[in-house]
Amino acid sequence: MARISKEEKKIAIMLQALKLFSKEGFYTTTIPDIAKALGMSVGNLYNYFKSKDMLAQEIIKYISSYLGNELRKINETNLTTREKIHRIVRIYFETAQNEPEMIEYFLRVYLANREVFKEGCEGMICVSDFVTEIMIFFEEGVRKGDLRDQDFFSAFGLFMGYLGGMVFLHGEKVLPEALAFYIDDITENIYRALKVEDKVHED
Amino acid sequence: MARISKEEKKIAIMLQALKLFSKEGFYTTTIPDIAKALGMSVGNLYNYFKSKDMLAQEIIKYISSYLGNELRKINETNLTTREKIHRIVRIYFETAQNEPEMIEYFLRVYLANREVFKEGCEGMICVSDFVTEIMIFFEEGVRKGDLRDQDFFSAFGLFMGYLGGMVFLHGEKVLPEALAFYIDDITENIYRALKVEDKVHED
Amino acid sequence: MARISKEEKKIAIMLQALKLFSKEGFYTTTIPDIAKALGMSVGNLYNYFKSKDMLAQEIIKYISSYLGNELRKINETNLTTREKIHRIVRIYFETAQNEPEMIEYFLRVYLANREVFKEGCEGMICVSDFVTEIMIFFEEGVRKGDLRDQDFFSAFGLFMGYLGGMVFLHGEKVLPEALAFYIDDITENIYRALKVEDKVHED
Amino acid sequence: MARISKEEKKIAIMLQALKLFSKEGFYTTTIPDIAKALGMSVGNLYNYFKSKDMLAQEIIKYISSYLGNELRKINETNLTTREKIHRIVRIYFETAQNEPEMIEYFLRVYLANREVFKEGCEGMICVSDFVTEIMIFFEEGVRKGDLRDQDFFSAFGLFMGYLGGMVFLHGEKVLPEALAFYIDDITENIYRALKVEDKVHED
DNA sequence: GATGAATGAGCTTTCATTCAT
DNA sequence: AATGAATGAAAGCTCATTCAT
Repeated sequence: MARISKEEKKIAIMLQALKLFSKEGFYTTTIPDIAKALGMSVGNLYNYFKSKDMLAQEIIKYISSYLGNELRKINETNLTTREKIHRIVRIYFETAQNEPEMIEYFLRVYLANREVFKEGCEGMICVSDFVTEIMIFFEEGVRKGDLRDQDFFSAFGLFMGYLGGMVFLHGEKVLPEALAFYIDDITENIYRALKVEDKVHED
Repeated sequence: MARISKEEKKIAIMLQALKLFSKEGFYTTTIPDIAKALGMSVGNLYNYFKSKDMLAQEIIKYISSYLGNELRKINETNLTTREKIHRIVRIYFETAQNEPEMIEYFLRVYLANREVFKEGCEGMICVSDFVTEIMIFFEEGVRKGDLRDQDFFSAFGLFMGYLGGMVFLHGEKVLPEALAFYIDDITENIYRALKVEDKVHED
Repeated sequence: MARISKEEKKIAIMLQALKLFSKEGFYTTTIPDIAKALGMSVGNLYNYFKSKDMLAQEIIKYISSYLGNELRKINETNLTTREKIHRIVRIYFETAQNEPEMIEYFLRVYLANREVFKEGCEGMICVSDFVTEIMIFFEEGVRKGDLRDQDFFSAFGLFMGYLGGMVFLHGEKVLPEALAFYIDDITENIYRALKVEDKVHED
Repeated sequence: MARISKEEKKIAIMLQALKLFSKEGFYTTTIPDIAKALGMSVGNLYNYFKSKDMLAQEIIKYISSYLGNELRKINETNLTTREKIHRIVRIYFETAQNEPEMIEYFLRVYLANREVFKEGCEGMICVSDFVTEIMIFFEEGVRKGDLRDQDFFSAFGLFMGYLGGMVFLHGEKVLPEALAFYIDDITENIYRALKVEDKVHED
């Protein structure tokens, strides 16, 4: 018997839609597609989400919350800044490898189809859980004297653009190696980019 | 007199479509929208491009060729590697600032709607002009002993992901400053990430 | 109450489309035409048939089944071969007179627009119910010693070509008399053409 | 240099259109298709025929004239009625085998798409050359005492329906043999159907 | 005679959403 | 909660025909 709660069903719908949106694209996935994949009726789906756009918005919030939570765990450790970067890169790539739909959704649905998120996700409010944790990581690195105190967005853009770019290349099957292969190189590159000056001279 | 050639008209169509696709999205821009913006008939548009997808593909080739050409000019100078990075970042951001549709198209149409480019733009063949120049820049930096000889994609992902990420944030109106403001910071970050080890110690 | 079942509605659509296709032609009848004649929406029509071609194919199967059934009744009687021919000619002409759309559809839609039936009605599979009964009639006539044992297609072509030709002339309003007028002549002609040699001399 | 006359060019266009219409269907063949196949421009084609429908009508007249001429030659011989039937069947099947487009056009374009010929080919005026010769053949057969004096259309329908039906089956690749194989059988069937009673008893 | 770019109405098909049951 | 038939606006695309050159 064990009835499924309305909240659980919402999540089940979101996960299925996430899978389809990220794989087939937002506009090329239809509501009937989603309903059929879930074995439920179109009409009933509308009992849970009042439009296709709203469904898309709830999904990005869900992803942001999920990833933010992973980052929070890292932020709460006592690891060095460099090790934290390593962990973040790893968590991001592992997610991209094992549950590619999350990162793909972020890159290909959320970032690309702004009209869908225009009303309801203004600014970064639908991804704030995630951004906040990156911000915390960065500020702590600065406070501990490990990272240069530069403009947050210069650092954030580096971090997320870099990781996003790699996952994109991976999705394009353009990378000759698995994502895991690049973790060390990328950690190194990010760390070098953000860390405080080396004590001695500099070109 | 001075009639417009068929090739010139094709380009005029591409530029208009580029504008609309990048601003409104590929699926939310209709062929009638494009035709109306050009003051021409829907049917005639199909005398120039045999489908909406083909139009989209020709546009990305056009952009890649345009940006590749700008990069080639930089590659052909005698500037130092660091100065070249600075120029590349600047050219990219200037383009994003002055002709934002090109970069937006790249990020939001080409990267996001893979189904549109699946047949005809396999791999990176529709953006090869651009990628090739980045590759040339990188390899020359390595050859001159300025850049570490790491995996090309680790470097490419950093470069393009970073710049793309910043432009995205700019497009989201999330950046507190104009793009130009970040040029120096970003040049610095990229250079630090890619350059060879400092002669002395290093963590 | 007494709701109409989905299957019944499919048939209602087919009958209406049959009427329009046969009267106005396949390409000159539009889906909106059919929907309007049925008082339903265009979109809903596509809930029953997934394309215009599929609709056309289901109609020919329906006709073949209907006519095949009529022929089966004749084949199951104990009438003489000659009487059977008479009945078949009569049933065909009566159908052409009272429900002309069926025969017209056969002649003008199915036989003429092969591209529509190319995929899905290969060979004669969409008209097999009908062809099978003609075959049965012919083979029994041979077995009983009434008809010459000639190539099936020579006989089939005579039968169907003749009847089709007459209905065509009738449709063209070229015949000075009603179809019924010709039943006896035609029966006689067919019978003479197919029956076994007369016992005595021969031209 | 030998310039081509306007009339010759009209015929060249008709022959090419005939080929395409009969093979691809009237509605599925476009004017640009025809122009391209002829290596001429769309606009120029309209200098020869003022509409697609008019082109189609001129073609059927051309075919009717061509076939009528063949029949006239047969009618002018001194052959027996039976031999004439044999010749007519043969000429028809040979045409269907060697220049299938003519017969196919007759069956699939002219007979099927009445709306195209409604205005301009009322009744049988566009095929009168051909029909007239059949009529002459039949009346002479009657006059010579070879054929029963039955309604003309009963005889005409048999003749043309039968031959048309066989060619159709041939076009469908349903016939196990080449058309020539059936000439004798069919001649026999037609002759038996139409000839005067055998002197002695009868069924 | 010849060209082919241009028109624009109209086609088939799709799909988010609603609502009677 | 659940169903899925029904809606209808709108999409991409086609094509007979025209006309300036």
